[in-house]
Amino acid sequence: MKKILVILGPTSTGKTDLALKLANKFNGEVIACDSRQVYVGLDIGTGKLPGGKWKMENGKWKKGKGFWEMDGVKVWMYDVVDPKKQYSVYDYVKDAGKVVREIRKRGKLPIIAGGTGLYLKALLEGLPNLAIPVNRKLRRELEKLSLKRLQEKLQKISPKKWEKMNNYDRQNPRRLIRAVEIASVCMDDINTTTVGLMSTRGFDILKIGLSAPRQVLYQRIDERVVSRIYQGMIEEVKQLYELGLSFKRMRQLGLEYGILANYLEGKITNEEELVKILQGEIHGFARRQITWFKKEKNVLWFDIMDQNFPGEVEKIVNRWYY
RNA sequence: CCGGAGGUGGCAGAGUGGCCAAUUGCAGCUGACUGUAAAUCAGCCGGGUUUUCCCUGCGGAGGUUCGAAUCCUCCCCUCCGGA
Repeated sequence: MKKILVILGPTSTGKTDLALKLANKFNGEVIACDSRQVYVGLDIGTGKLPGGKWKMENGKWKKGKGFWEMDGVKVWMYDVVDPKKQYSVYDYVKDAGKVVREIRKRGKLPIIAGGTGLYLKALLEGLPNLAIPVNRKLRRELEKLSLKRLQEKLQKISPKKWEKMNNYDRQNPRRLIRAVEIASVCMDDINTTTVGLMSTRGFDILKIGLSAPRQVLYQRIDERVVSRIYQGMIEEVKQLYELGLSFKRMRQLGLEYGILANYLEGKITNEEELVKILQGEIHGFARRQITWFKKEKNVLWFDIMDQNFPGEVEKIVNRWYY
């Protein structure tokens, strides 16, 4: 049976750490499932090096072609695209799917680790309508419309689609735009169910979830923010700016990049405030991740506060793998 | 001790007689999410299990008033300036 190991959970629970460890033990390679680590140059802010244990300069890691190698383990899906470019689930499924196949070809265990729920879902299960491409021109037009106009538009061109949307999405311009985009390609709302590029049929997938009590999670996040600043996150962002990454784009990238853009533009004036804002935003992000992952099926959850959890995980993986 | 400013929900900070359980921001909580997902969007946020319902409530104790966070009196506390 073709095996894939998945490690998921909210930010700062140590997914990458665990993935590396298991990769060492079970002859695996890691595939990052993170919508921001795919970008070149977003290193400190996206935590490409795990745990803060390794300083960026200490040589236990290196960048390879299409992967980073840490502790002798290859981690893929880092640095696959220029941050000025828009990357999407579609790209991820395509690129990561290929990486998974290649790892398997080498006879190694693919270990997918990350916190971007949608990407993971798409990679594992596929998404309908994934084949309907982004229509930039149309989006630009639609973005000018008010919420109300967007709603009217969708109701007009595809009442069915509108009916299917829930109340929240009906108030979400971004979702409305995509709905119109889809409707404009297949008027009748045919569900063009393209299974993701990686069919999971025939795969034996083990999902390990990492969790922590809320308070602990927040504390870890808070410490990590401080440590990232210490590691030079602000300089990283400055450098990205000098290389031509606009503040506007940084804001689209969110969290540390968005907030640091505001900081560099002088919208946030002191570092203490900056730290607080960063921490608060990331708490919110972690909450959203938790909400998403709650619905994920067949996950074996582990509380990272449990001293024995790494051993437990290893045992379970061992039983599953051999 | 004198002069001045002030004490509002976890914090910040509005409100200066009824429309106030009290604007707003932050923090917190819940949820949605089928191509921007670290994005985007919705809700809750004094207590009572939901409520157009009840209770407690704007430092404390009294008072004025049909009615007070808002006015008066006394007390307690904080801050600034002068001794």
